[in-house]
Amino acid sequence: MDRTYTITELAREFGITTRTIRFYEDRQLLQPTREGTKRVYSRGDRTRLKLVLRGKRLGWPLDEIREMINMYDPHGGEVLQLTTMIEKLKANRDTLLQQQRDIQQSLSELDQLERNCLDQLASMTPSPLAAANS
Amino acid sequence: MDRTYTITELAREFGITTRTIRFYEDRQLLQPTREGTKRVYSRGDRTRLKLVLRGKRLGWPLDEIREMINMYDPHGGEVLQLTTMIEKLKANRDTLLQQQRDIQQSLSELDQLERNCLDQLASMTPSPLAAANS
DNA sequence: CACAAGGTTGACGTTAACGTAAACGTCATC
DNA sequence: GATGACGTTTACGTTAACGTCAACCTTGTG
Repeated sequence: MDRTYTITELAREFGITTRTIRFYEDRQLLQPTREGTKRVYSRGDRTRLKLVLRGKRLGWPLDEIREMINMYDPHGGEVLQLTTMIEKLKANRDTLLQQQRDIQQSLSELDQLERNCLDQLASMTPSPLAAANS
Repeated sequence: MDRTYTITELAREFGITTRTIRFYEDRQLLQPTREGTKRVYSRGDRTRLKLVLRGKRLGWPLDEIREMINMYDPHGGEVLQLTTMIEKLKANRDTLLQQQRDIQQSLSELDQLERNCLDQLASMTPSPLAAANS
């Protein structure tokens, strides 16, 4: 039930290198326990790593990802002032909403562009002769 | 009707430095004309810059942004093979859709978290005495 | 026991995306 | 004619996010 993972398992599962995982630890994004000298990752660690990668896909710097994650998961020590936290949540949401709008725009422009391409392709392929109509 | 812009105008409008704009030119994202030695930016250049910044907000590297933009705006020379182009569009859309999912997840988790915070706040503020109930 | 597979800690290298500074040109204006 | 606002190029500095060794420990397995 409380499964654990080795560093290479996680690396393989998420398609990253062990170096990257250790780097994230150095940057305080993960803090696995040890069994002797070896790192042991819990389910929670795995989840945190997943969140890190999601943040990365959205282009966030590791520092902000760490703040983000620590809010989601107070993991013991630092219980932020609630109001401060709500402030940050708001800022975070604004960023996300902006990204959402950006994506929406990009997608619709991309659709438009693709339609043009397909049309143009369609007007070329049916008959080679059509190409002569310049 | 065919308004033009100076480098500092654009910098101020978009909240970036002139250094950044020149850097984008160096990386082939912009190619303004010259009036003597000075750069002159057209409406199209301004639009391209806007697209660049949008890409940045989504965390894309400048190289991909350039490819993206060049697809949107063949601007003369390089007419890509249509099929190649459609391939790239597809890949691009996949990335965008992934980002969209990531954002959706993030937003909903964030909402959940905020609700918790607000609840907790609500249970504290009404009466200071309530805090004694540990 | 040898040794291969996986783990560890340094420490230096690399790339992207600018920042920062130097050294200079060009006007309008005081 | 000096000053200041705005522009230019060239070049080195910086930060983030890893990659790439090297040199070493620790196990189970044939």
